Amino acid sequence: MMRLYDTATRGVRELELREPGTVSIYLCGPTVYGPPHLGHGRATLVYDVLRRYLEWSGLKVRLASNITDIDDSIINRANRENRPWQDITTKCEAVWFEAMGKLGVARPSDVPHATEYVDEMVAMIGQLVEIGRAYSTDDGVYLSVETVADYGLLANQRLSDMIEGGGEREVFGADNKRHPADFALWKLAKPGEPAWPSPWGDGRPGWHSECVVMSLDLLGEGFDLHCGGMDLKFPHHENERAQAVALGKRFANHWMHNGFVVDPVGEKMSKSLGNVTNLLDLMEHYDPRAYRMLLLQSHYRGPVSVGQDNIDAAVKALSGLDSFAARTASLPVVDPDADVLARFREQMDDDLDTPSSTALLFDTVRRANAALDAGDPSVASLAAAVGEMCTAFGLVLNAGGDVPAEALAKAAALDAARAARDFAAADALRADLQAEGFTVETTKDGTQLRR
RNA sequence: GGCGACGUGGCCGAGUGGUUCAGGCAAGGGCCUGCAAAGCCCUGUACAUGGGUUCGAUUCCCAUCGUCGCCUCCA
Repeated sequence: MMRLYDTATRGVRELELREPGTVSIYLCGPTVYGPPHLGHGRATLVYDVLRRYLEWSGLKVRLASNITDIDDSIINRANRENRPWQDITTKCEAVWFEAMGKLGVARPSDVPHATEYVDEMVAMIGQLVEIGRAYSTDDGVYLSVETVADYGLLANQRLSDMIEGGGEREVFGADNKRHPADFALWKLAKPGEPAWPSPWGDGRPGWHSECVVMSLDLLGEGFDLHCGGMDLKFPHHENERAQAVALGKRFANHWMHNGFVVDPVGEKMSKSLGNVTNLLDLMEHYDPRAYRMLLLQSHYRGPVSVGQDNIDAAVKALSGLDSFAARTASLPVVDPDADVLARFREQMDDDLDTPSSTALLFDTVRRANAALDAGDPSVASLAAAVGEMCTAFGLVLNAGGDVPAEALAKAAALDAARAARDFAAADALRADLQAEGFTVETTKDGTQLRR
C-alpha cells in the first residue's frame, strides 16, 4: 500500500485503509467568490493525480470535495457589487468546474455544498454546546479550544505559543470570547445578511463546521484521508479536527497537505496578498496540461514557482511526449513492460514521488524511441507502459488525431513531390502546412501531420 | 516570541554517506535527412558559508548568512 506523509504524525507512514480496497478522501474545496487562482489549480491537480493513481492501482476511490457557498467573502462581494450572493456563488461554481474540466481534473464523487448542510451543522453545534465544549455570546457560538486536549496537533504548536505571535490581525469576536483562539461555529446575522434559523438566533455557520459535518456524513467516521493546501492546516483543519475530537468522533486517519504556489521570487501567491495570477489566464495562454506536467515534475509538498521559463519547459516536454504518442499510435496492443510498472508503483507509493516517476516516464519514452528506431519489437511493451503511466498521471497525450482531408491531401502531394525530387514544391507544401499549425514530420513511411 | 520549510550545474527541479547516472528545458558536437522535423548518441565534475562527526559528506550534526511560510478564517 501507499505511504504518504501525514501532517498529524509528521512523518511518512502507510495509508491504512478503513476498508480494504476502497479509499475515502475528503478534499477541502473552494469558497466560491472569485475566479480560481493558481493555488487552487495546484491543490486540485495534486489530488487528482493521487486519485487517478489510486484508481489505476485498482482501488475504489470515493472523493468528496465541498463547495463553500456561504462565507464572509461572498457576502462582502455581494454587498460591494450590490447583487444577490447566490448570483456570485452559482456563477463562480460554474466557472470553477469549467476550469477543472479544462485542467483535466475529474469531478469529485461527491460535491456537497455548505448551504445544503446548515441543519446538520446547527445540530452538531447544539451538541457541542450541550456537552459544554461550545458556548454562545452576543455575536455567535464559539468552540472552546481549551477543552480539546491536543489542540495544535496539526499546527504543531502549543496553544500558548500560538497566542504569543500574530497580534496584528483582527480577531473575530475577540471581545466576547473566553479564549483568544476560540473560533466561531455560528455567526449571528447582521441586518440584511443571509441567515438561517438556529437556537441561538438567525445566522450562518462558521467556516470550519461544514467540512466536519459533510465529511462524516458522506464518508463516515475514521475516513482515510483528509487533504488540502498547506494554508488549510491551520486554522481550518485544526478547527475541523477540534470539533470532531470535542464530539468524541473519530475523524480523518491521515492528513495530507500540498505546498504553495509561489511567485518567481519565492513568495506565496495568495488571494490575501493580492498578487493573484488567475488559473483561467494560465490556461488561456498555455496548454492546460503544462501545469499538470510542471506539478508532476515537482514534489507535492515543496513550493512550486510558476513562471514563464517553467511553463515553457513543460510545454516543450509535452510536445516530445505528444510526438512519441503519434509515432507509436499504431503499434500492436501488448502487455506493458512489467519492470517499468513495478518501478513506477514503487516510486509513486513512496509519498507520491511524481518527480522520480516522471523521470521514469521520460526515460521509458527514450528507450521506446530508440527501440522503434532500431526496429526492436520491445517498443510495444515500453509504449504500453508509457500509456499506463500517463493514465495514472491523468496526462492525456495528443497523438495528432483528426487531420482534415485537405491537409492530408497536401501531405500526399508533399510525398509525391519528394519522390519526384521536386524539393522546392515539397518545401512550399511543408511551409504551407506548418503555417496552418501542423507539426510536419517527413518519415520513410510518408509525411505525418499533427497539431 | 513560537513552529516550520528551503538554499543543487545556464534555467527549472529530484535525490543520495563513497565507483556511472535523476529528469525536463536550453546550449555544443555527432548520426539520420535532399534540407528540415521527429528521434537517437555524446558533452557540463553542481550541491549557500564556516566548523564538526567519518577512512570518506552535497547528503549526518552544530553554527552563520540568505529566502520564504504559518501563528484565527487564503488551495
